Amino acid sequence: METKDILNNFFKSAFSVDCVVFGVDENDLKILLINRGAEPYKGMWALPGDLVNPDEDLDTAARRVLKDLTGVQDVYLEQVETFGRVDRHPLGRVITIAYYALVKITDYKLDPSSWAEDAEWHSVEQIRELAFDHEEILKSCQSRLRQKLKSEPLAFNLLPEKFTLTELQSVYEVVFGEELDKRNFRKKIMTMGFVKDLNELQEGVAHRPAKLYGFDKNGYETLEKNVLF
Amino acid sequence: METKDILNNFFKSAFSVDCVVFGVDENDLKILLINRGAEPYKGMWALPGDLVNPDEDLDTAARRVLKDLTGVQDVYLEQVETFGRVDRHPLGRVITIAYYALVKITDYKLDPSSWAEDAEWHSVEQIRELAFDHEEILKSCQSRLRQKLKSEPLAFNLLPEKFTLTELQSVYEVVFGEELDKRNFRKKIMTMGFVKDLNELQEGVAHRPAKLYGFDKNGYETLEKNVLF
DNA sequence: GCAAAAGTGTTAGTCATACACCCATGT
DNA sequence: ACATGGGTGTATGACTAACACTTTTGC
Repeated sequence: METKDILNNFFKSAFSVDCVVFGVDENDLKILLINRGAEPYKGMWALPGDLVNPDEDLDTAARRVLKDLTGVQDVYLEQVETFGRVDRHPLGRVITIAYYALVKITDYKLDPSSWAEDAEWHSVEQIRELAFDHEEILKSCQSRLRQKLKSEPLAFNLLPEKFTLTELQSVYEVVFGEELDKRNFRKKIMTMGFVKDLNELQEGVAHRPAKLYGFDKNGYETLEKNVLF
Repeated sequence: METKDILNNFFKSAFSVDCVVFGVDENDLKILLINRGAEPYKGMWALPGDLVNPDEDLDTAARRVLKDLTGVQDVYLEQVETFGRVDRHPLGRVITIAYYALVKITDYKLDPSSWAEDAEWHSVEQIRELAFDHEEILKSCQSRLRQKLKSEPLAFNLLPEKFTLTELQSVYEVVFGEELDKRNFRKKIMTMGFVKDLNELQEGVAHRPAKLYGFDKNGYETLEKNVLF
């Protein structure tokens, strides 16, 4: 669709969704960015996003964007904040509803065909300038993720089905940006009861293999909210 | 403006803001509702809200709504969530950005001329049916208020400039919906350091007068976030 | 003097923190 | 045998929770 058509179809006012897709890779918090192929902000990195269709719910639009622009499906998705500065979009009045998604980066990292060609993982640490007000959106989503991770066991959405406790710890460290004590971390996780020992071991590592754990949904249901980390 | 004009001017799509205005009155959490004078949902109670003008920021629109519909000004205001179900508005596609505001109910309660005539305080407990999806919006805002009050000293926005510790405690009890221990509450408040003793006493009460306290901004700035209650 | 709310400390239990060494595997 | 990360327990201090009586005022 041409810019002019977009203007005719959607403006005076329109709304879009933008998604911050988080993945944890080793010791890095990363997000998916799209290299913009069209004006405005052509050539700059931007969050995956699109205008919401008139007959489309907001969450549905966010999932469509994820699927179409990044190939990401069936992920944890949460609405965060709506950005509506009058001048935030150079072509007219567009407010945007920001979402963040949590993906198992291992599912996507090794198979480039699984997502759109111009989507790329970037370390949050190293991101400097983004299109529109997307830096602000990123900050907001990052802050919300931190907050949520303190009160709900979302870390599983960032890990493969089977994971080691060290990997789990690393998720928390990367998101909070601080190191945690290994023994204390394990004690805490064990008392919370939302991981289960799978009685399996890592294979092919050049050191003592770690036990593998899975997410225990039952343990989760019975959790007291709001006091994990 | 006639409904037909609204349709022509704003639709295909439009966005509105809706405000949950909280006040604490004795032992009740209340909000301001407007009795709708026009279709749709004529005669039902609704949150104060309005369409956002094309040249208006979202927060600005929310403050305008507060001022025009309820007379409320200079209050704490926070964006919460955006509701966008395709069929949420009977006249077309309208998404709404929900805000909550905290007001000192004593400033407004006793002077009916200070707010719009069809605005009325209702106990949250007793609210049954609201226009549109406003019940859902209320739930969301209430939950956000609870969460925020646990990590930031917002209670002052619900109290007069000078307040007693019992009044402060009552704010927390009303918002959390549970009773708190008086001695433990006072200990906690005192260690947090965001109230200051004004060296004044209550007057005209039929019992031992309580000391009056005020909000100490300096104490607040230096507070560690995220672990108050 | 009675009613009503204000104000005040101690104790026991739980939770958070700090910290160092041996173990199992691959090369 | 060595390098690498896996796995484990204890002691101390901090915080939380439970609990009851005396004080000051108005009537």
